[in-house]
Amino acid sequence: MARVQRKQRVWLMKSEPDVYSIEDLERDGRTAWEGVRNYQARNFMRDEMAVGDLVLFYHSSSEPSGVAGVGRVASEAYPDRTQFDRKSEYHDEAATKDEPRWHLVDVEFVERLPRFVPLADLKKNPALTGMLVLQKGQRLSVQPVDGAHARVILALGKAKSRLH
DNA sequence: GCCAACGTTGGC
DNA sequence: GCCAACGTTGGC
Repeated sequence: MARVQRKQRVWLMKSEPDVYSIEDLERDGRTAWEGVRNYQARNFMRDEMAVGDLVLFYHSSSEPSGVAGVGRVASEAYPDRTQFDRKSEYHDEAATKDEPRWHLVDVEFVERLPRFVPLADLKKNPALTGMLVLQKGQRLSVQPVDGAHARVILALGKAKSRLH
């Protein structure tokens, strides 16, 4: 069966480094992106991500916040197991195995940025005007990033990874 | 710790 | 279907 050719997309995924940081991903190599409980963020993972898409790993609620590294989408979407786990803070009693409500993808480690790119630097860069993450009140934890914006950020962080 | 912005819930 | 109340996110 022929595969549909598909351009690599780029996503920004937020995580509080106290909870799960780029260092944790480096150690683990790969992780299930558990705990997303926002429909729009879920829809991006479930409906739009493809294996091989690039991920900008963003540290939120930290000092400073900003892009810390790069990952890659490593699986198709599948149900988030924590929704079924009564002991989990992410438990959702409305979710059933037959009708799971929350889906996730695996993300694998690519690299830590040699230079962390703080939010303040994103804000003051004219080439990044219009980025979702810079918009006031915007708090989606999974969001698409323009390829052009991603290239600028990777350059700011002096990443080895490249978009192709 | 504050609070603006936003998403969700539930009464009506 | 409206919308007030509430909970959460996340920068500052």
